[in-house]
Amino acid sequence: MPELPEVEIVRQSLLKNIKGKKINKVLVRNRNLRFKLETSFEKKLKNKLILNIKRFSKYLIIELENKSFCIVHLGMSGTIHIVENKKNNMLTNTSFYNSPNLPKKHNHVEFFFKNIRLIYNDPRRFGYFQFFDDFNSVKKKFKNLGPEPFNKKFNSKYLINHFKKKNKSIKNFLLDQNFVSGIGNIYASEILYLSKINPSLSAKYLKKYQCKNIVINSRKILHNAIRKGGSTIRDFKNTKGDQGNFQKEFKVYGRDKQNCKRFGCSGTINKITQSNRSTFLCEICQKQ
DNA sequence: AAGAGGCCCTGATAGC
DNA sequence: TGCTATCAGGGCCTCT
Repeated sequence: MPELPEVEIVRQSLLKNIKGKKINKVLVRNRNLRFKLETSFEKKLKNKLILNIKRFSKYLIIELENKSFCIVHLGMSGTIHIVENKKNNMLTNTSFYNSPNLPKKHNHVEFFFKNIRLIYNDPRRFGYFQFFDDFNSVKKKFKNLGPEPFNKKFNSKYLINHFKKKNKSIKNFLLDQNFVSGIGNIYASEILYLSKINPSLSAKYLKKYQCKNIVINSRKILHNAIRKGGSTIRDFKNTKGDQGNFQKEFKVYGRDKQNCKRFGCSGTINKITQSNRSTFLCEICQKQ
């Protein structure tokens, strides 16, 4: 589900709700995630103060006291829910389970704070938590990931260099987290549409001005998506259970057989498959 | 060795 | 109604 903008929305809300708070209790209901939760997970987080919540790419980085870190990846279907109760002690209160937006199934992990419970839900179990004792181990985990689109390292020169002699299509490059990290299947289609570039084109054929457009439009689309609270296709929700709004602005994603939105273009949106993932494009606007 | 595809998993939806 | 098939926003791993 979540690409960089959706993870950023979650981060902002965690910052507001749990920064500076102490984890009173960790309750694991189901350890089966992409990586099985270690049995010592609860013990490692219990009574730790949350100093900050950062994000790199699609990863949340929860900074804990004593220079330890908890990485969270939401996979395809991971959501974080925050339930507040000012009157009752969350450690004993169970009435919050009746909150209308709170899912009943697949609540894997719960964190208890004073007056707040944080619940991690993940039906498809592609998400995971990982605990690290020091920042070096975190850096090591991320060492192969490419820069985020917002990073100044992600520029046309970088693109040209990377694309040399490569047969891989530009769409697959945008999905390759070791090349650029944070872009997923939705925003890849949107970026290439805005850049008027055919997703199937081998990246090595891209001209410098096209690379510049990809850089500019990647930033533009991701920024806009963050501003609109992310995109909700099926199950993305922010921590309060609200949907995002950027899906209303999609130009191509999910618009198979509908009219191209570009002014003066008579084309229709096509859905094609690249490396087993769907891509949406207008064959007329995106001839090359 | 780059790049495509399978696979992990559940749920929603479509078609019969 | 109830089956079966197909498809999902990610990314690791294997195979060619």
